[in-house]
Amino acid sequence: MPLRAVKPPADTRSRILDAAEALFMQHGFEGTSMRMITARANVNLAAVNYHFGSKHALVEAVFRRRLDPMNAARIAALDRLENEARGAALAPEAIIRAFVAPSLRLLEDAQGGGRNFVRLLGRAYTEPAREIRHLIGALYAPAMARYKAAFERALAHMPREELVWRMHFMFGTLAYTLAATDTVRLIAGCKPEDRYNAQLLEERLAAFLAAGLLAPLPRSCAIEEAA
Amino acid sequence: MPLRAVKPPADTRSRILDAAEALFMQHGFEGTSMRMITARANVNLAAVNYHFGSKHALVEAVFRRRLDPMNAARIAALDRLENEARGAALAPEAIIRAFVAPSLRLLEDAQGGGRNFVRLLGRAYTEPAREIRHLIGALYAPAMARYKAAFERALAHMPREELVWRMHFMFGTLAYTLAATDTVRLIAGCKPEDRYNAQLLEERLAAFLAAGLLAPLPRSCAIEEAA
DNA sequence: ACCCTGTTCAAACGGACGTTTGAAGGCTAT
DNA sequence: ATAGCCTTCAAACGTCCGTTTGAACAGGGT
Repeated sequence: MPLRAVKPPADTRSRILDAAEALFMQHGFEGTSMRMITARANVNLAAVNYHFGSKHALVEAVFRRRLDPMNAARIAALDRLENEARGAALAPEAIIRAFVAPSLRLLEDAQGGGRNFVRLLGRAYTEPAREIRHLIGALYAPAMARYKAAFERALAHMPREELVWRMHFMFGTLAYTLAATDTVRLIAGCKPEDRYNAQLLEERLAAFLAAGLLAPLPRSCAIEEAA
Repeated sequence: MPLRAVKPPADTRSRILDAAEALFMQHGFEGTSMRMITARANVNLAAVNYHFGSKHALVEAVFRRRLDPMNAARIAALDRLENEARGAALAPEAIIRAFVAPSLRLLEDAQGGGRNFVRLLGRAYTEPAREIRHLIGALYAPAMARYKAAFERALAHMPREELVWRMHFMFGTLAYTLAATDTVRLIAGCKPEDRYNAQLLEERLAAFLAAGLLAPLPRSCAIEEAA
């Protein structure tokens, strides 16, 4: 039975990925050095460049490892919804839940890296480094296109430009909710850390986002700009 | 008329602040070196440490310069609302607009640093560096307390915990809207850069946030966690 | 004329960074 | 055994970092 030799203690590559994920979340990309990563992963300093080629390629691998399955789950969920609907328009809130759920599911895995990752991800949308934003954008693009189309079909009456902005708002709310660790505590006053309840959070988010998405249109494009 | 000697070309301190603001926004805090800052500001490398003491103190000064007036404006706007209402409860949307407007106003100043700053600010909420998040939190605390109280009064029927989360969501939407430069373009497909129309953006944000804030409560705290 | 205070300057400090190198191990297949 | 490949390792590479230093320069008050 030599087959189970697949995972000795944990293969060097994934030990590096785990360590990098945790440290990126804690100190950011520029704030995390190769020496910190390799020390935490208990591997030699040169191992990162050997296995990944460069620090930047490691960053990319950290994102791909979890983001690709996550977006695949989003697309699968949308497929399922559309199949069940048999051509009928989808309920906006159902689309929202399909998009939000995969990221919240990662929040639940607690001590596993998923929780770290999802917070890291929430922060990545606003990264200063152009390369990283581009990477994130590229990884999101396919799922984003699908969801944009779904919303357009579900909200045929809404002006496209307004819809784009509302998707932007929804995206921001989600990203920020995932990334921010302190702010709820800041607003709430104290609230120690009862573990995130992902199910309840999904209810709250879905209610908030669905209402925002369906809000009455503002007195619109009329040029009232001239001060 | 020797009085106008007040601004020679621009005092060293504020040249540094301007350069740092622009570069922090472009490359982040860790990604911006003192040498980049002083080169752009056309001052000697040692000038930052002479005038501010350290790089971290410079970061703090960059934030304080604009954030203190901005939060003061928020509090003043709330004061005005409450005076006008003479004790009656405020409309939630009016509170939202009072909070949102001061940051959007900075978006309008275009080539001036305000636009840079507000995007920098949107990113700062999710900074990895603990010190910076604490700084931001401290600078926001007074305004935040006032607005929390105002929302509690305006929405007396809403459970406090739900309100805290909805404030969190609103805050995230605003922060993200300010910070994100590409995402709208990503969703929209192309949309080149017609200049941000801050007034229209305020309408859109206010409509979205007010609807989210007033959304029907989700089937609430019932423990449906056990999967 | 003098010193004093505030500011600018070129140069250097030690340390941390990402990456590269070449040798040493550990395997399996021959 | 031997050859080959994949992986690990300690050490060093050159570069850039934030900060410090001590001298030079300015201007006004006495």
